[in-house]
Amino acid sequence: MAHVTKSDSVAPPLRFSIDAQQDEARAGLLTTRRGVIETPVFMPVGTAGTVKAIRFEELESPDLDARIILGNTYHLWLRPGVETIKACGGLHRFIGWNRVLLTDSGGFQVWSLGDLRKISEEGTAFRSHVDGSLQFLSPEVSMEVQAALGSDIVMAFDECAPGDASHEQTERSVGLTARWAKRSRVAFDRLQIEGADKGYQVANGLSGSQALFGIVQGAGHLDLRKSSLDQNVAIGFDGHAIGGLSVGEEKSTMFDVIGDLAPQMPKDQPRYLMGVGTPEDLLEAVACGVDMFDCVLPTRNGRTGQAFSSAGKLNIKNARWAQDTRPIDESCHCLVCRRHTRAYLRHLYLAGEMLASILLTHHNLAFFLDTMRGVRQSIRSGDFPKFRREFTERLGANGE
RNA sequence: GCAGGGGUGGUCGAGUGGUUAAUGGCACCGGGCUGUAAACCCGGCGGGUUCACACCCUACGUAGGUUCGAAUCCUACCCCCUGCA
Repeated sequence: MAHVTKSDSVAPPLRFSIDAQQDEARAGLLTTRRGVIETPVFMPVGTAGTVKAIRFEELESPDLDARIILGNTYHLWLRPGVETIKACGGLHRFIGWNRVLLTDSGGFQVWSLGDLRKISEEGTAFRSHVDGSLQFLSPEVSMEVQAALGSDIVMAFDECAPGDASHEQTERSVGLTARWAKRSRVAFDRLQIEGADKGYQVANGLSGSQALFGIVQGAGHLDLRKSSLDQNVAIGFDGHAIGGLSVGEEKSTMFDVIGDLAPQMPKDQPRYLMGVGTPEDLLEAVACGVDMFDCVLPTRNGRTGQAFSSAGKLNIKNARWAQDTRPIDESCHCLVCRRHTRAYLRHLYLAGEMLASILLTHHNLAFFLDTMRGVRQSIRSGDFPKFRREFTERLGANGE
């Protein structure tokens, strides 16, 4: 008798439950085939198969305890290429990370690569930033690559309109994104049936297949945002992302969109705000009901000399820290703050030592992840507004 | 001692009569960074006054000189490098 029962075949790729809610803010559990993630969650960005300047052991360590990280379709597709990653057993095995992976679709590169790309209905032609060769990425290609990568959460291939896009321009872009979303869904489902997913793993009572998230676009136009959301909900996804923010628009526009859109998104599915943001941004978005975040700020800024702290941002390059024996953040318990002074970190940075990047990245990630721990705890205990208020008040302290 | 080369702003190094406060690099100082073309990018960098436009000082080893004008030419001196004694 066939082993696959009806209940097996309808087992979902993901499960999401909300354990606590305070106003719009939610604390929940996202169960994936590779692990359980407490939300709201911050996901460090690991574009090219590495969260830059930090080892996987440290990401897994109690000091950071990152449950999920990102990878990028566009970058990994260009280098090392799909064949290599397939041959090495998928992205998890290739990079040596057994926890949850989410891959971005390459859609963001459609926007960020500017002159190096050309968009058509079919997809996007890219001039590779690696070797200048012409490459073509489409919803189908993106889904194929992400299946080969075997990430646990796959993002639909979208097009991000510029932050200040007009209504007409945005409407076109949202239309294209919707058609690409549908094609992503179709290609994704076919690939799952074909077994193309290199990360397939049955666990936690789930189907074992990848999950697919749709992306809402629409720039700063609330009506188009809503229409984009409706179209994605109609197509059906395992989670919904808000894309196209923090791409040059006013911050007030960003929060108008989040505040309006997030509460309208399906309540029983994870809501993911892509590419955001600063610690303050995260708290505000959580207050609007967002569950997942990713951002390059902690890692990139770590490499460029900026440390985040509970007392505000701190530029480690500044001469004022030359002989300062305090840690970056006096109320941080991360390994870097327990061991090293601002004076030493500044010295490392000015000397061009790679350890500066490593230590600042570690601290920044610790700060972001720890902040989210505090957020989750405060939502569960019903103290989120207080947590947020106190957190925000302390951020001014460095502005001496 | 003789011959040759050379002494430029924190540093290395361009510049050999006319927008030269003096190209560049580095160092230094400051800023930026939001689904990573990013261990990157941008700005400042002799001193003083000014919100600013602007103005005034001081500067190319030292001291003189030539010239309308000198980092650039001449003289003397000091110092460094190379070769020969």
